[in-house]
Amino acid sequence: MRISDIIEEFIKDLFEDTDNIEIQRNELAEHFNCVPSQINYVISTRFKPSQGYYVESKRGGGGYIKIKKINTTKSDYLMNIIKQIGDEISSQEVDILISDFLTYNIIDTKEAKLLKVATSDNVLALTKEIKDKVRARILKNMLLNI
Amino acid sequence: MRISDIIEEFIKDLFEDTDNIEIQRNELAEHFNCVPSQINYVISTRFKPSQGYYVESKRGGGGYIKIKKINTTKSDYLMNIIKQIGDEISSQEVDILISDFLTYNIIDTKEAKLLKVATSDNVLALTKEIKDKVRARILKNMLLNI
DNA sequence: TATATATAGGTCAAAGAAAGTCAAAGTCAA
DNA sequence: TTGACTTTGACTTTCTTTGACCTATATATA
Repeated sequence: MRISDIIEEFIKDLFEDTDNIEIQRNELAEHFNCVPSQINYVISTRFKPSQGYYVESKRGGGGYIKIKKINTTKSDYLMNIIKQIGDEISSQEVDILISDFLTYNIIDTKEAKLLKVATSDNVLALTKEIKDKVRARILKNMLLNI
Repeated sequence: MRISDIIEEFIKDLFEDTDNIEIQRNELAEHFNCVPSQINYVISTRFKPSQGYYVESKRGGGGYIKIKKINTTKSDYLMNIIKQIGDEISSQEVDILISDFLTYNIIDTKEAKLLKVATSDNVLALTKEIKDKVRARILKNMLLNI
């Protein structure tokens, strides 16, 4: 089996319970007894954006290579949630959803803040009868655009 | 982790509830067991004006390094707009604002979409009397969180 | 008052630590 | 046996750490 395939598998295993990993190029190369540039080869052929990965690195002392897995099921997941949200939703329910989204990296903290603000009781300041309805519409439509 | 990153974080923590901090170069260096010039390195790479900081220092007895967090033009700009938005705003007016924000790179297209969606007539679907009021509240509060 | 001394911070370049690039050489299946 | 993919390594670029030497300010002393 090719060394590139072994390294690829090794890196993919690191994603077991996270979407963000960090590696040291030289360390990895040493671990697999290959030249450091082999790591670049693996990354550039197996972790391309078109394959759902985002790579970021820094040189110099304490340098690193960070690889982020782009959640492809993200839109599927969101679609399901959107379908499940009925005609009304309370502020508490929104909070729970947002915290779930954050946990599963469906949205980032910035988006979370915007969702929260746009659906909060204080901001809407509407009567009980319509508040939860407006909130549901805002939430679902915002999620559609994330 | 790099010592520079640790020092950067330490300094940023000092800003927790103020925009003006003061440090002693030698004291800090001793605290982190590094040479004093490392502090200069951190300041010159992480606290540049382009990163929103203004630095001022004094040598000699009672010397110091003061770092001031500058309100970026972005938040100043947004603050001004927010102040100008009254109790109500129409959908057309929001459109104009959003396109201005995009022109001046105050927000990105993703944020623009969220703003637009959360304040659109269709999504709010409220009576004429309250629609523009709710829209103004949502818009202002979202802008505060961008 | 003039001078010396102690106390701070500033500068800059060399050394060190990582990662990136690119092309030559090797492998292997069609 | 050729073309696509992989391996290798020399060279490059970027960022960080370190230390020797410099400059400015305050304070004590003659």
